[in-house]
Amino acid sequence: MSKDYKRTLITTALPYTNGPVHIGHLAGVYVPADIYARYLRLCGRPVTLIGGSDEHGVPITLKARKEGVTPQDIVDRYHALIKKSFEDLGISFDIYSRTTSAIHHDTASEFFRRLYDKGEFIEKTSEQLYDPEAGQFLADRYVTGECPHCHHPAAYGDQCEACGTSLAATDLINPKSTITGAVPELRQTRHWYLPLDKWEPALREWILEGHKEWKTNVYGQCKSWLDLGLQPRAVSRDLSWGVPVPVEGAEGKVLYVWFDAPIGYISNTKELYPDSWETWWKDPETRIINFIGKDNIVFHCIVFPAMLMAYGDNFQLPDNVPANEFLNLEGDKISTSRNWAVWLHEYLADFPGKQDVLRYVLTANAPETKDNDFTWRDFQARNNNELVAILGNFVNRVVVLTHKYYDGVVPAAGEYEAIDREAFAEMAQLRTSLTDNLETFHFREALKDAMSFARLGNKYLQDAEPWKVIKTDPERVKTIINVCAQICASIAVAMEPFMPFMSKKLAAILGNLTLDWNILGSDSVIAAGTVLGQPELLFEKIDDAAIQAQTDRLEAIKKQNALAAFKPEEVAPEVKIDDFAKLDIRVGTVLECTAVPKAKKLLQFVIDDGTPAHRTIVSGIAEHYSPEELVGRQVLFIANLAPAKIRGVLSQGMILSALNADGRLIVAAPSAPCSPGAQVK
RNA sequence: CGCGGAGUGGAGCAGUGGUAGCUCGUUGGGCUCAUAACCCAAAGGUCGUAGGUUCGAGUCCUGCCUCCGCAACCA
Repeated sequence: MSKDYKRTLITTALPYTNGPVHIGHLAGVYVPADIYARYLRLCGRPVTLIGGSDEHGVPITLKARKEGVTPQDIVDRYHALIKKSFEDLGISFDIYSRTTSAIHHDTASEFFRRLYDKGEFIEKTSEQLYDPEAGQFLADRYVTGECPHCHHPAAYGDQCEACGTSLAATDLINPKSTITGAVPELRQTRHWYLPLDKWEPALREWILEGHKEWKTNVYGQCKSWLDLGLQPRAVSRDLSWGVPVPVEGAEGKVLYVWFDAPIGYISNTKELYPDSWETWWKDPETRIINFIGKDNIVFHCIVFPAMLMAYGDNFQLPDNVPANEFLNLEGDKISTSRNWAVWLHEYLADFPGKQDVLRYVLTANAPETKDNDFTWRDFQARNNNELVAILGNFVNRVVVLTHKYYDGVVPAAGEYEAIDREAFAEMAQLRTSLTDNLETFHFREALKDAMSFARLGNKYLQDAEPWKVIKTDPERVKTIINVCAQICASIAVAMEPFMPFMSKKLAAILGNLTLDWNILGSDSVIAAGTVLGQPELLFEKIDDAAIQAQTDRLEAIKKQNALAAFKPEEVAPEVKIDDFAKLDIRVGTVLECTAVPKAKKLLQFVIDDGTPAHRTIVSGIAEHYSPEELVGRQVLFIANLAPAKIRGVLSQGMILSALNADGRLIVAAPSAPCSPGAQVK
């Protein structure tokens, strides 16, 4: 930190191209990285922001197989979608490339080959399960079978979820491939391993001694790994999709994705700067920052640095790895496979022109120290109560006043009074705090500081009361409006990293203001005499209907997931026919149905059971049926159940319902009308 | 006992030994330039839980509970 770097290389975790990008990716990696890059640019410091798609690995081949297309089709589709949606959100990548590019294949091959030639790898032959139908070796997770310990029938190759034991896939009884269902066979295979243990002392020194300033989650996880002792890790896989292992006799083997993907940062830099890329990786005066999510900490802090050390040739290690925690959605964790996400491309379509709102909400609620929750209500509240009410409204007040009093020309300031000097003093403090927070990756706090310019502006305007002063001291109002214009101009600068679209619009209103961090908060950000554009709303309210549409969509997905995940309960222990015969099940017709007072779940029925007396039954289905809709319908009930008092009502029997996968109770009924009292046999 | 992170007013988050803070929401008042926006004030917390260390604990130590991640190719 104290070191004076000449340039900053920022990398962002490469999104895996088996699906679109969602708000979790954005909040964790891309929005903070973009904020940081934009801030450095505003300061006039050289910076490169690197991004790209991670396009290799088993899941992509499986998805391709499932859809009957090639892996290339899959990655082409998602790479295009992801790249476009990043652009539309204003993520200012200097390059967004892909690991299927020729330059990456060359770079990754060369990287491997050099380590191979230097003797940095260990070669090991092992036995692995092979799926003869799919024609590929199986990762442990893709094998199921019976657990050798608890004999649970559906243990995974790596762990039995029933008893929690860690397993080796080869221990499973009756193993099956989850890809094709085939019985896997054991085959010998040879792979290369990077001995991480060799680099342990160097990593220990570098992280534990040299980077105590890293975030606690990052530092803690690294320390734990180092203390446990590092093991060699395989860097190759038996697979056809990926970067081929560039060694004679390694046909059918590719680089393991975690080895290949981080090299993508290097390849993409190379693609961007064919001549000068080495300056960005090998000059000690380059500062490298890796933005990632918490699941990637080990790869970026242990494995990739070990690779770079093994390679040598002055490759610089990252100076910081600001990893964020995860963002949840409406209380549940985001999941691509369960479609539980807000997809960026869908958001952009549903909320056109509102990129900054999403950027704002994701930053204000960024999971910097712990997992956080995204809710649509919060999204709406932050837009309406903060962006519209505080920021947009302040700017609008100032622009309207300037037009009203001075035909839109920013007046020159006269002598400053105490209130004016205080405003500038506060802005100077805000600027310091904001800059500090940005430098230390505290973007949530930083955004709060940036918003405080608008808060300060509202308060200043309220206290200065130009609409009153104009009647008594018109000269003084010129100074007030000038100060307000300065505050607006500072907002345009301070907010640019967070909300570039708004900032651009605001700068245009302010007479095409040039944004420069160095004059942020001063009394000369905007020159007197500048002609302002027409007042234009920077943000507009988001109404309940738009939010409702989103929550309805999520609700529908949740139901769908519950249905898809449904597994019937295990069948109860066997009974004899006599046991069944003890139950007297009958058909009845609902004559009356009312809600039981003060009970949420209970409905009270009067049932025609074929006897003149009829019978009263209480049933816990009020959350699934309204009383009216059941009147006149036939139901099945247990007629000889011992009567019981429920909420003060004597219930003479029990109405039978099916418990559906989505949690609904569905009343059972005969398939055609029956006489009340008919027995069910 | 696998490892790491997290649990703080109604909601979302700061706070790592010294008077519990911020934003939003709520309530009351004020203003009227402004998108019913803005400003002021108030209410609201036994800081997951049980012990311990200390003159003093949200903060340090130990046990337990809950959530998340890694190990195990979703940030």
